[in-house]
Amino acid sequence: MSFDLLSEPIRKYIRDKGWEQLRPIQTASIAKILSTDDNYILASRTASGKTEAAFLPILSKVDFNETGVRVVYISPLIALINDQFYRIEELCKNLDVTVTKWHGEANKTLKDRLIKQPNGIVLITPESLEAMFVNKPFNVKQLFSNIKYVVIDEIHSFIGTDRGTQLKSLLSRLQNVNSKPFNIVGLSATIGDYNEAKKFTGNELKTKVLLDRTAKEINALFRYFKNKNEELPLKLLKDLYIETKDNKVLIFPNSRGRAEEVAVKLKKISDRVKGHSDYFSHHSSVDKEVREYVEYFAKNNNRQSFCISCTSTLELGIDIGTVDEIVQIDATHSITSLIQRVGRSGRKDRESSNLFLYATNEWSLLQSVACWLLYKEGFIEPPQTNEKPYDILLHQALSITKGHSGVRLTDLVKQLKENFAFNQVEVSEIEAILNHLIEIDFLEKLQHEVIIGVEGEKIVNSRDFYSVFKTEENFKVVNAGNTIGEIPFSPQIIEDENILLSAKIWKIKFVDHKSKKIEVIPAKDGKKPMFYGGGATIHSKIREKMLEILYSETGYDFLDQPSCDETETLRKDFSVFNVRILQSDRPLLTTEKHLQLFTFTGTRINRTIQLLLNIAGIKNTLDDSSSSFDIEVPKQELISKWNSLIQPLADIDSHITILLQANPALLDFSKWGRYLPENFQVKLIKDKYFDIEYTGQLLATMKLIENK
DNA sequence: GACCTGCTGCGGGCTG
Repeated sequence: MSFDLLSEPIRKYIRDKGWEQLRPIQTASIAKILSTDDNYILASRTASGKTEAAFLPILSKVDFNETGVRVVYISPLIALINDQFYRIEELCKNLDVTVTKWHGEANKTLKDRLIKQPNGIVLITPESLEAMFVNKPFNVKQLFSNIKYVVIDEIHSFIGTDRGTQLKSLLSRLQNVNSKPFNIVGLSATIGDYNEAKKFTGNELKTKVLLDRTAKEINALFRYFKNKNEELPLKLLKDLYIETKDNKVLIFPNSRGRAEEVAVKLKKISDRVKGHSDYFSHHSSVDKEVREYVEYFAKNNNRQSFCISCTSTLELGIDIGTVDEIVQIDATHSITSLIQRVGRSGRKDRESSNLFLYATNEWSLLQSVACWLLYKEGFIEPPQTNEKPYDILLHQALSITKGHSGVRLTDLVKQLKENFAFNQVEVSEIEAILNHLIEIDFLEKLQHEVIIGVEGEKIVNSRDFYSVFKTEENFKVVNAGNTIGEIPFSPQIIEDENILLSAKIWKIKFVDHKSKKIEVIPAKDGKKPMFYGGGATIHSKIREKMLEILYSETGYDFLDQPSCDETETLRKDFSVFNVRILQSDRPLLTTEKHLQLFTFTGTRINRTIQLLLNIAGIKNTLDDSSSSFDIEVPKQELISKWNSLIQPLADIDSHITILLQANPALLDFSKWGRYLPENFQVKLIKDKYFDIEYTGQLLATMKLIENK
């Protein structure tokens, strides 16, 4: 039995806790981690004891009397480190093991103490690890040359992202520092591609997946309130108020502005009918201290009802206590996100989760139903993969050069080539990127060595160097010396305008452009703040499911009457197309002055189709929410050009080059891509912004079905 | 029709 395999202090911990039995994922991981030297991915639903599943066996197995940090825990969030610190410290209470938090807001004295006496467990962020490699490479050696295990929490948040590539590179560099190779354990509730998760260990063959598919019972209820205005309909808000007033609730309205609108308006209704006043908003623009208060309030409040209107800030791992209900307003952009959000409620055993899904337009309703059905089928969208992350390679080249205070060019090429984050990138490509860095003075060549160049110094010595993601510039919002939050500057930010922030209404009194400050006073009425952002990227499988729903006759018991009626209306609208083969048949609506093509495919493919339509001179407008194009040429022209539409795919690089020269903002998704040679920028855009291969496959078989 | 994430080192001034 797994329990007997654990060391005595850990068995005592479990006995003291009074646990009747171990969770399935814990039983499995204890048996495997203690008996093998493999890497593991532990996949099991939210609140199923994954942290313990990793640490119970690791704490039993690792000898903490040896010098050096023995276990490194990596988290995507500071807040999660602070949360896990208490849990891990408690797990260690019968052992003599130091647990140290290491991130930008962690206590420096405790960090210095660890450097003097490296031991125990360190909880760290990827950016703090990066900073140590850049500024204090001797500390990396001092601390991290005797690691036995690395635990990566919420590993799905790294998969398929630039930050994930950076983390892989840092892990690869960490292995080089170690005297013996360490093992890796990754944790997540929502993994769409296990092979991509395995790549984080650098050794896919020696990585096993332990999976507990047990799902929690979820009661889903769909509500439909059609809306054409910018603000949410009052009927929806009233319905939402009644459903949530006597519960502990999280509401996810998909944007920061709308989160504020919901919090303020529900609070107003509650004030009017003398209900509770604990309505909050929680997102990146709300001041950190205010957010922490909201989290604390939710966690330490067992009886009172409350309502938090939030964005993805409350989507990941942070335990905010018991929540009875989750409300999603309009469709999530991914199934992963839906699962994570649902996982926030009913975190105790035997409690089922309640989920309300409100929709305000027909396409959002259809997308929401599609996500729900795919979730029920056990489908999670696979991450977007990028085999050639040239931009992150460029960043890591600068990081390595700075960390070594100069390095032989041949060694730098070798280190990058052997780094498992970049193993698909050719040596000739690495050399071309490095030569370009020398040309633009980011690197300087001294005989056989390279050091950081004049232009590179500015970049490498900046506080912004350690992360691979971009951030917007914000104005601080202050009322009588208290910081309410930070919002990006927009035309709305002028004196005497009213804005919503932190679930309250404010009047702008003074805007200080120099110190980027907005002075506000309380007000009675206002508008939601404006935020800029790119569009969502929807996976093609969700769109395909939407098409399938339209051509199915199945009724769904989770829909309310208006949702049911709207679904039937959509089905009736699409019954004029004789769509038979769902993979390839696509509706083409032709009326006298209008031509509309429904592609029912993912965002990146729609972008690629739009590029091809533009190349062919077919004027069009893309609406990604309905996955459709308004075509502004006569039908005959579209039909005659249709078969040759995919021809430019053979020579797509030159077309993207022209597009990039006309519109440099195309590369805005990449923080470091702007320093790449142009042909590498084009390759990056081709891989990440468009989807050339899938578009080719789809268009080769796509059949346009006109209405009867 | 988007959301989120993190951050060094040094020196000056203040507190206990």
